[in-house]
Amino acid sequence: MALRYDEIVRTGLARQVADLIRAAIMDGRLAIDERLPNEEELAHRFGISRPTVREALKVLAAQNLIRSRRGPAGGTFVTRPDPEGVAQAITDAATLLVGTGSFGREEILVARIETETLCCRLAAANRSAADLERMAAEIALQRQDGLSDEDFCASDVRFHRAIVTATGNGALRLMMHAVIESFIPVTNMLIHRDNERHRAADSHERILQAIAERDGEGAARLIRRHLEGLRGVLDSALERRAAARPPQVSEGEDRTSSDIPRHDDR
Amino acid sequence: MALRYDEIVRTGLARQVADLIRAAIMDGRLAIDERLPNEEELAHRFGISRPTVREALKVLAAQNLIRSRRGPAGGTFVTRPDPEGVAQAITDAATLLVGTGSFGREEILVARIETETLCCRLAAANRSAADLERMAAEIALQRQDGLSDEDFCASDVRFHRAIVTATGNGALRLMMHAVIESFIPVTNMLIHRDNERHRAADSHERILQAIAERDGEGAARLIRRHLEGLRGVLDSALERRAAARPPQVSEGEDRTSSDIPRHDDR
DNA sequence: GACTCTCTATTTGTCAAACCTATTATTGTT
DNA sequence: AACAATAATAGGTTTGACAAATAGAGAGTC
Repeated sequence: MALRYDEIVRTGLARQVADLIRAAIMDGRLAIDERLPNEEELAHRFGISRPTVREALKVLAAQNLIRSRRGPAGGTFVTRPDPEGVAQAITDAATLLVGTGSFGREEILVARIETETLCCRLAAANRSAADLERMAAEIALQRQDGLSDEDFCASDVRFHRAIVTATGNGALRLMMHAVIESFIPVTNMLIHRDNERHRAADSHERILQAIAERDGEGAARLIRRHLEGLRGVLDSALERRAAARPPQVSEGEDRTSSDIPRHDDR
Repeated sequence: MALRYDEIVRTGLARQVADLIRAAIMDGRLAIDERLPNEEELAHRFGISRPTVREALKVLAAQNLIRSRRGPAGGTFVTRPDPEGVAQAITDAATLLVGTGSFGREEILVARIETETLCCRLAAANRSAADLERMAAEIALQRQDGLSDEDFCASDVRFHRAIVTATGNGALRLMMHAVIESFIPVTNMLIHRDNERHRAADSHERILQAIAERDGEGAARLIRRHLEGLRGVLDSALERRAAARPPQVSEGEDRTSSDIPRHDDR
């Protein structure tokens, strides 16, 4: 008999338990909204302690696979995965990637241009009246004076999201969520200083018009031009910025003392 | 002085701690590869106990934000987010959504058609010789006789992934990962019964040819036809299936006893 | 002197047993 | 019948301890 030397497990118990339960959920052995045994029972069944079970459950809860409630009739339940939550998680992850500079500006810009162009075509074909209203409302907001940079950027995000929603395709929307939420801020942070805003709002207006008229090709052409216009502005803005302040390393002030918030000492 | 009545916190301590640390990582107050204080120290600083700190850290570890090592020079470190890991997480989440029927067949199919068409155009423009080789290798594999359904499907996935990779756009690749990995299996499970395979391989061959010749429009047209052909096959397959076995509710056998694997009782 | 081995200190991983707190079903009272 | 007190349940947290892994220092050997 061949003795296998790879049987011993080096991963943590909590990790293993989490993986087991996740697998059970993923392939349907645990149905949606099904109640898992309580923590003590789980600990006993797996032959581990309750804190370890809890670590495992926390991991799964962090991935939105389960939820817990206290009290009788409480317990741990398998959650129905909702597109919104998943989209949010994807966005967070993508934002982090973008933040660390995993992608180049050009990559992000090309991805935006191509995917949003596509969405415009589909949106023109499938948009509802409500979609048009939502987009028009954002444009009106963007035309207001005295809007803060953050508010303008947020409205911009919502406008582009509205286009995606107007495609009427949930699967596409899930993917695009990440693009819109995490790619736009990067491209927009430096832009819209002052009167770039009006040009952006005008572009949005024309795009809306084309989508309203069910002119998919026109809308696609317009948003492509809109985003490619961004590229020029972005490049020059970055150059200006680089010239203005030479490479600096963020001068960590009192980092070690303030990086973790301090509670009272009980 | 206005007393605020919404100050009391109803969320768990572990959750709060996780959120605080995540926020610190996200906006850069905790640098990549920086070492956090050890668990005891964290517990003391936050004014909570170590198991609670550990639950919080597990949550963050589940999101690939931190990693932990034992021993001296060990501890908890902020991880550099890697696109591969994020892509995998996105894929898992998307797979779950698809599995629960959150999206319709038509939605998924349209999303695939549109996004992959786009990728073909970009791939034709940017593909390298290595990309072409990878695609050719998969086609050769798909032409082999005696390939299992799983193996054929896996090769199909790799082929479509190769197209995405050939775009040379990492950001786009991240998004498409979810589409390819989680949308393809759904559309393919029922297909490729017997000799559909040859038609698929032929389609792949023509697409490769077009991409090799830098004919973006041609490649786009071909993959669109390829995927739209799938729609017909899929619809008829599903109808056949529905007719063959009437609505059944999966006859849970001994679910309650086997849903959670049982360890020995120590 | 250079190398290898062992030992130790540090840090995460796991455990046990208790207590706290939120939630709900039940019971009792009006 | 409606409402309020109460008990039971199950997750949330704490305390304190021990186990396991590992980097690095120090002892021993060639």
